[in-house]
Amino acid sequence: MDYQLLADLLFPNVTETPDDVEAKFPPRQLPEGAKVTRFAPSPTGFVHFGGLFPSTICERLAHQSGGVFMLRIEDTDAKREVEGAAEGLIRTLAHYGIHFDEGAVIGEDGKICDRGNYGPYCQSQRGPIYHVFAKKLVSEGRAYPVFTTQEELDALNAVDKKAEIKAKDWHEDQSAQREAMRKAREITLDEVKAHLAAGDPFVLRILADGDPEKKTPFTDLIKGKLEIPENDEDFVLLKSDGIPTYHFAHAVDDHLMGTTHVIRGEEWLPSLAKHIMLFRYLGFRLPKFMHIAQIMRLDENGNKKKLSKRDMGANMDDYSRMGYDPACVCEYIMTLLNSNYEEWHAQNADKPYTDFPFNIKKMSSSGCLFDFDKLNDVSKNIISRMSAEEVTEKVTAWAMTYDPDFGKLLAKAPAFTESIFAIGRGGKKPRKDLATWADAKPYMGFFFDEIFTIEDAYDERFDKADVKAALNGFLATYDPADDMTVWFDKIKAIAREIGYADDMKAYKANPEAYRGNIADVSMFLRVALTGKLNAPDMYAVMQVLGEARVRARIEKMRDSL
RNA sequence: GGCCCGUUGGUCAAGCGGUUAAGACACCGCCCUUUCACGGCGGUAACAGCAGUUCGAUUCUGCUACGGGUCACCA
Repeated sequence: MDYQLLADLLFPNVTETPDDVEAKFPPRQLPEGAKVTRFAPSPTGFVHFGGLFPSTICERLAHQSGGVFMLRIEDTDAKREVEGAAEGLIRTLAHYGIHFDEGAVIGEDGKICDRGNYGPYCQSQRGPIYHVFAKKLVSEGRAYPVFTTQEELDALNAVDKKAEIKAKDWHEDQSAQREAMRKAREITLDEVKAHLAAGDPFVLRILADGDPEKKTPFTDLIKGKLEIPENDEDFVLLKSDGIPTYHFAHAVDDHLMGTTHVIRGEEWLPSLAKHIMLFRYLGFRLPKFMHIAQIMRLDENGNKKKLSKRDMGANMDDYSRMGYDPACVCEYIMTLLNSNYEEWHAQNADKPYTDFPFNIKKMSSSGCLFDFDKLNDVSKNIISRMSAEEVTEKVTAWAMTYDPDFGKLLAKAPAFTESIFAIGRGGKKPRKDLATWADAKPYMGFFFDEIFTIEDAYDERFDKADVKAALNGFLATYDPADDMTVWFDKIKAIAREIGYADDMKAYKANPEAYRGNIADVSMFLRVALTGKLNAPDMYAVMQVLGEARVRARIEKMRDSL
């Protein structure tokens, strides 16, 4: 077989040589130790947690080492592509602080375009480049065309299915598909010419020379030492539309773009043998690999499953809707990424997570379960350290899109809103009421007359006359100018007047001697003012509410009894 | 089923041949407290199993079990 002739037959329009292409992608001039990484999603939908996770690692590793972080769009499967997905991906990633040095970006016109010297960064636009290397492989006898159509393939599949040959038997060499594949290798030049003359489409398959009985030692930066069985599968390099498969595009692109570290999910481990073979055939130096463990979820049987789209907590856009601040999500990701992050953060509370010395060695090799409890805890801590001004701004912004009526209420009175969020904020032991912006409304919505309602009722064991007397007593002595001590002394006095204990210790020592206690009196006021049994510090609440609202709410409650 | 990866409390995890096997979240109790939230103190709870190497295995090796992944002209 004259491979050069075959190559010319298959790729008549390819005139460039691999060297010509290489010349356009010169080695990068970067400082020692700089890492070049890339996030390479296929534009088939939204960003999900399982995608944000590795992209954070790529970003950290590149930027921490003074390297380059790229975005490559793997749009090689037109069938699965979703309109506008790439743009959405970029926006969502940016929302989570993932910014790229080069790659696909959103241009002024809102469309995807390139930034950087190693593009194009959308694989669909790199066709000619792949073909140069495909031609090279053919000319060296390491790849061959297969003219079997999809229909014929489906038919073979049906034959196997009928013969009950399952995937497990596939390697037993009994299947019709396997048989056909073996024959396809023996195609002659004349047959190729005939097919080409007839305009038949073909796929390009690699001619695998591996022996799966032989293992190649391989070191993965996360998994450690591995044994990879050699690849013996003639996998597809170019699909019949001339577009490369992931495997081929990965090898060509990561080599040309100068990727030093390939970071991807561990579901790629089984095809690593193919990639090693491709890099060898192509004469490319193998980059370093990090196969990271998948984020898991619990299925209905209590088993761990890979967190995939559709799962609760998968779609990053859902986090926005739920009101999670991106900073909190990033922080949570850091705690999952590096187990020593929390310790570092405790000592460097005011520093951004980008200051943390991220370390590959501290990464777990097994998949972890997504934990909302932990996310919420991380969120509460972060939000508790924000200023009232920042919280006001963020809650308002969130509500404007997800709860517009409430948002408008907040936007109408920003100073009032800020004074609400200032309650219990600042200081050494700040309140931790909010894990999400959506938590704000149930927490402090009662401040607004427009949505204030009485949610909790008084316990029936209390005499309505007592409640009424307490409320009236308060109204009679209330002075918003009182400091907290004077204010509380007045409430104590009211308690005494209606026969309630004004001192909890005395009450606990002898509960039968009283009809109630100071806590009960406080509760009478609290329900009248906030509509709830639980609320932030009542003195602060009254200060923020202002005298008019305080009196109006208490009077209204009194009159309703 | 073949191949590959993994397995320390409910969850995330320290540990890298000798430890009372950290810490965080969750849960429970107590304290603080006019409620809640915060904070403080304390508690329940783990090395998947079996062999082997070793004076000694959570740590090294092998097997088993369990879990995960993968086996496309998808990535």
